[in-house]
Amino acid sequence: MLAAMVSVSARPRECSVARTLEIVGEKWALLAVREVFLGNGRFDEMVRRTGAPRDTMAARLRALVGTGILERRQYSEHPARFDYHLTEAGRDLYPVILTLMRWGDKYLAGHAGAPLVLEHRCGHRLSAELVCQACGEPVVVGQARPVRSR
Amino acid sequence: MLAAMVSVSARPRECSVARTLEIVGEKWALLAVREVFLGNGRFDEMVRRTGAPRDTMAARLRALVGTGILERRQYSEHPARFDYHLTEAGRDLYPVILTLMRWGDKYLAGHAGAPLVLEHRCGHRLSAELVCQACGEPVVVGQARPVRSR
DNA sequence: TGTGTTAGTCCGGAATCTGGACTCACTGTA
DNA sequence: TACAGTGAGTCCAGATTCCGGACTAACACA
Repeated sequence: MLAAMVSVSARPRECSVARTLEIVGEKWALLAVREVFLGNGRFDEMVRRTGAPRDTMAARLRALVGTGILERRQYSEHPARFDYHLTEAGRDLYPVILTLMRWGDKYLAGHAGAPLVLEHRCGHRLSAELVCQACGEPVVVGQARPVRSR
Repeated sequence: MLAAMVSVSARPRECSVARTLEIVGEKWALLAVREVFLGNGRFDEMVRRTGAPRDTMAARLRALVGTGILERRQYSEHPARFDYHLTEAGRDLYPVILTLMRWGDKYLAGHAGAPLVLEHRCGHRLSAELVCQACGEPVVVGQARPVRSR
């Protein structure tokens, strides 16, 4: 009888972070996407450069294709061979990858420095920063508050 | 004998994305961090709002404290009670969370719209965008290329 | 014929995740 | 004094996932 009242705030939050992680949060998924960003869309190459078990990589690629993040394309007819490409949804994961990379560069790189440096087309070393699209100010914790929450 | 030559490019890439995911990529880790961002630093509340098993949440919190992302603080003496706070490294995960959220808002929200809307202090709805710190231009795939890679 | 390449599959053991019951030390209420 | 919470966990056994390595199929090249 009181279940409804008791369970107020007792159920998990509906949340875009949680939903996104359900799709790309499994082990190796984002590293597969990273490889495609770096231009390696072939199965064997992805296995080699990520270190994932072939089995797991195969499962991830199936899932990423299924959710519309990657696209599987045939690049050779006669030995039938396939590789993977980013869809628009996949390309939109770029910011996720870059922010993860930035955090790692800052906290885990050690004396050797960042393992991979990107150069922006403006000629400078790419250091990606999150800004508010409206005012252009960098987004800092505590300067944004929830308005509506379901 | 040829092992060294054969293994050229055969080993996993050194990569800040991979390193970061080793720390925050386990299931529930980023959702625990999300809760702290939203102001819920207590164990029971985190379990309720994320849906994680208590056991797993306990393990994640231990790990996040261990890697310096969260800090465990006593907030009550007599029934000894603890809650969790972000360290600087933890606060620096804000961009990661926001980009994941943005992707979910765009691709997984459906007709109901974003489950959580944030308002930036400038008064506008927060829509966070990644820009190049040097030139201020939005970062788009294909406009950055690797310079150095170990 | 024999070696190499590439995109996978198959397998059994190991590691992780899961829900649910339980604990311990209180507090606040009847 | 008894008795129902509250809050931060722990314990457990079963389910799920991950793991490395061997294997396959269909070619190309020498």
